[in-house]
Amino acid sequence: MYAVELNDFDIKQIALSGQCFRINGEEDGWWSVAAFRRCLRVRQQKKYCEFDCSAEEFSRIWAPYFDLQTDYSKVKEKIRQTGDPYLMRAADYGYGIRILQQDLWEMIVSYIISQRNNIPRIKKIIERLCALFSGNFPTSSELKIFTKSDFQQLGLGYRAEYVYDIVQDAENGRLDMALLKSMSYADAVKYLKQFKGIGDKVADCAALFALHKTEAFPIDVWIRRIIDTQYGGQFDYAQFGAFAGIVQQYMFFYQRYGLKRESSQG
DNA sequence: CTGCAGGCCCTTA
DNA sequence: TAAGGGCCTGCA
Repeated sequence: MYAVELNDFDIKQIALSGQCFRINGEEDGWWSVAAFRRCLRVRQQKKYCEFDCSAEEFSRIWAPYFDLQTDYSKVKEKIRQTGDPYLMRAADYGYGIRILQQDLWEMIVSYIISQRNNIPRIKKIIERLCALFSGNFPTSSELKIFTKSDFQQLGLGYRAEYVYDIVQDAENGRLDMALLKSMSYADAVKYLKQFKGIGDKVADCAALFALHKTEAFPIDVWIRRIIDTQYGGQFDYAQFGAFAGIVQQYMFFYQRYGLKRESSQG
């Protein structure tokens, strides 16, 4: 067990932030984090955090995963300097969000699955997929025996073909993960968008949540809605430079959970 | 029964 | 370059 006090960190907010699909709350108050063919249990009281692993494993694997080397107070300071009341409320609300550094292959496949889909269903599909591999997210090599109909039976619908194709590409080397990791943000996005089923949003999510290109600012329907309603259709995210992706997360999280909508959703 | 959910592809102008 | 229709599937 490794225990530590952390600033700007909230495991529940991270779990709900929508950037990851395999962090789940347990009934006993712990959170289970599935990543890198491991499962970490996390518990938190205020700043006091407990991680069910050794100090060595924590610093080697989980500290980078949770982006603990980044000082998020600087992002919040930058937001305060803009004087933008919406952003200040958003950052205040999602104070404990971090940009995770997740597995690249898993993010590419997960965000292809996510398109035109809702979060509960995305999670169910990924859960079904991982269940076939002892709870681990399968490698491209493990998926190369899958047919399109195998993917369809997991509930991927028309995305089955996209995932099938990219498995083949990962296996034949056309999708080169090591090369991607060496690229700039602009090059990585351009490279990813060659593949069927990967557009602007999916490429940006892979860049932000796996390659840690924190200047990326994925625009989905939620962010689009904020830009339209709060900013008259134009939002200058480039002003935040390498903090843009973090700002995006504050906005998304605040929009989804902070603003109670008067309609059906409770 | 419609409508739609964290897009993307393809076709047209 | 922009706009619009279609798409698997599950759920309200």
